[in-house]
Amino acid sequence: MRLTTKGRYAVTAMLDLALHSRTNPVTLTDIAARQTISLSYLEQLFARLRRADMVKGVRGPGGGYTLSSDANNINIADIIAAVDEPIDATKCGGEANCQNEKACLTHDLWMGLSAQIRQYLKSITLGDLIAKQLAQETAIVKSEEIVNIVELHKTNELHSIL
Amino acid sequence: MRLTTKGRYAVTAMLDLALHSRTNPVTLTDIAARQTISLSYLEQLFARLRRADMVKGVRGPGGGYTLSSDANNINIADIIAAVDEPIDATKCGGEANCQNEKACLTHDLWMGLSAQIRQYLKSITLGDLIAKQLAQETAIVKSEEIVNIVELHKTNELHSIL
DNA sequence: TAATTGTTGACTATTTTACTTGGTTACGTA
DNA sequence: TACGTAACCAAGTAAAATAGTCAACAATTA
Repeated sequence: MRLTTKGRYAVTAMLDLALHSRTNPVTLTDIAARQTISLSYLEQLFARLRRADMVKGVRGPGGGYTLSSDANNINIADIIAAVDEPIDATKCGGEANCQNEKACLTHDLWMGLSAQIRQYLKSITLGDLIAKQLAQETAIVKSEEIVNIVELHKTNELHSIL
Repeated sequence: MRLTTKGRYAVTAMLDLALHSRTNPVTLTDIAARQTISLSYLEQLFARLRRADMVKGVRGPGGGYTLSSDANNINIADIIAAVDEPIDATKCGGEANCQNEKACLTHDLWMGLSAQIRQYLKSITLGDLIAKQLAQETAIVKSEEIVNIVELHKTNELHSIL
């Protein structure tokens, strides 16, 4: 999991799409204008999002893009993963052929950390962000997910990281 | 908070330093060799770490670098923050002068997310990683910190994100 | 004094990011 | 059927970040 501005562009565009494609498809031209992102750059991002089957393209007049599934089923982690290159698996890419244990230690640290952050971003959906947008007030905290994360903290995940 | 390979280099180097500077300073040449990182690149990273007062340089023969404080007081978030450029605060950099609310929504999302991840990385210290290295077995889970994170999840933080 | 190591600055190469240009293809509508 | 619209696609480019090189200088120890 890598966190850069590229991923933020994608999340912003997807949120814009989720907010405006309730009835009709939304054109990239519209999104580009609203979010001040270059149209062609958006095209490249959406090519990846389409290959990841997160959006559907509709050609011709009245066309544009729609979400492939419900906003509540699209999480932030998947959006970022779709547009970001996978982070290079360091020198000892899982082959365990590194001479010194320390390199593998930080490798494990980073992989575990990524998994942790990924899990967190996976718990937030576009639907959550829309709810915030529509309600514009204190949001409903999704207690179950948080509890799950905590349990994982206490049992599995942290064991392999720390 | 930005997560790239640069930050990982820094964390790896700092962990190597923490593991080897128990008695004497450690030269960057040694770290470069062990972790297969270019010496001059390490020099640049350590220049920033020194300015952030996280390491101390000792010149001359027998010199090298040592940690400025105890490994238990150096957390991962600070290391990454020291070497990474601060992420550009988007177009509407806190000035709240953006025309459309959506841009600000994702801006808030990203800032909150960064704070969340930062808090998580702040709860892990070099000492924790050393303990793992030395014990090489199931680590002690720092329950208090985790509980704190959870409480923040439930009360303050998520409100502003979701 | 000589060797060692940090410190600094300037410079280069590679990769990623962000954007541009110029097409083609599919589709709806006049 | 012709036309406009918008997705789709393939290059290439500019700027930035990443990663690394080279060379000089400063402090310290033996």
